[in-house]
Amino acid sequence: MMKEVESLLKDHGLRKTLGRLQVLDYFRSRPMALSHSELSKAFEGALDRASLYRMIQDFESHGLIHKVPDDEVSSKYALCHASCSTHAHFDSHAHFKCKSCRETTCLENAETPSIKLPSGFKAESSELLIHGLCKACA
Amino acid sequence: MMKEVESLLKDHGLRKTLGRLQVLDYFRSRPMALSHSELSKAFEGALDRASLYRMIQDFESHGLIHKVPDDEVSSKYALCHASCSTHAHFDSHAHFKCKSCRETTCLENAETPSIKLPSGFKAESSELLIHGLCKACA
DNA sequence: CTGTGTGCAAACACTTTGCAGGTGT
DNA sequence: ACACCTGCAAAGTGTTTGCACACAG
Repeated sequence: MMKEVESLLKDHGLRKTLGRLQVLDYFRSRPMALSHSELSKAFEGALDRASLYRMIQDFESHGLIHKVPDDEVSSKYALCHASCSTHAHFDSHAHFKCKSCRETTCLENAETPSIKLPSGFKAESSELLIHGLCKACA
Repeated sequence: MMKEVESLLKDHGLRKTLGRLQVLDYFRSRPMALSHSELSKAFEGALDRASLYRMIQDFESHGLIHKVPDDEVSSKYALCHASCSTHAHFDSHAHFKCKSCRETTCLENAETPSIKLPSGFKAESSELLIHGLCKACA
C-alpha cells in the first residue's frame, strides 16, 4: 500500500520523503478533493504550512494531483488517475460538489462530453462540475 | 443602455447607486469573467475595496452575476442571463478559459450536457469548463 | 558530495467585519 | 424617517518567498 505511493513519487521524478508519503497516502485514503487547510489540519504540528504549499505545487506540476474547480476561497486538489504523468496531464472527469456539506467528490467514470466551440478556439481539456446534494445530505 | 442596468437593479430589489451602476455597466461592456482585482483596478480610487467585495456578494446573492469556476487565486464573476432572478438562479452554460491570456469567456449558447450520477446524488446545476487557446492566442 | 526538500519567519495578497456617516426611497 | 450603502480601518485567512539547515540519491 505505502509501496504504491513510493513508486508514484519515483515515477514522477520526485524524491521520497516522509512528508510526501504521508500526504499522498492521505489523499489516497479520502475519496474527495482536499484543500490546503484540510491537509494542514490533518498534519497539524507535523508539517509546515509553507512546505505543504510547495508540496502541493510540486505534485501538481509533476502530474500527481490536479486542481479541482471550486467556489470556496481556497483551492482543492485530488489525486490524478494512474495514467497521468508530468507531460501528459489529463483530467477530464467530472466532479460533484455538494451544496450542503461542501465536499467535492470525483466522478471517475464520467467523461465530460465534448461540445462545439466558436471558430478559432482550441480545446485542450475540459471539466464538468455538478452542484447538488450528495448521498449523505439528500 | 444605462437604463437597462438601472432596471436590473430594480428588478432584483437593490437600490440604485452610482457605484453599482458603474460596476454593472463595466460587466456589460466586457464579455469575459472578471475578478475582484480587475474590477478594483478599473475603479481605482473611485471605489473602495470592501464596498466592491460587498457589491459582488450582493449581486451574486440577488442573481445578477454568478461565480465562474476558475483556477486562479481569486474568484471570477460574470453577468447572469436575463432569466436569472434571486430565487431562480441558473447558470448552466459552459465557460472557456484560455491557457495563454487566462481570460475566461462565457459560451452562452452551450448548454452543459447532463450526465448520470451515482445513486443517491441529486444534481441541481452544472457547469462545463473548457481549457485551451482562445482565438486571439491560438 | 550535490541538489533538492524542509522549517521558520516575514512579507504579500485576498477577503471579511465593525462602525460612523451618507444616500436612496 | 428609515433602511440600506459606502468608506475607512482593522483583523482574519490564504499564499508566496528568502534563507539556513537537513536529507536523499
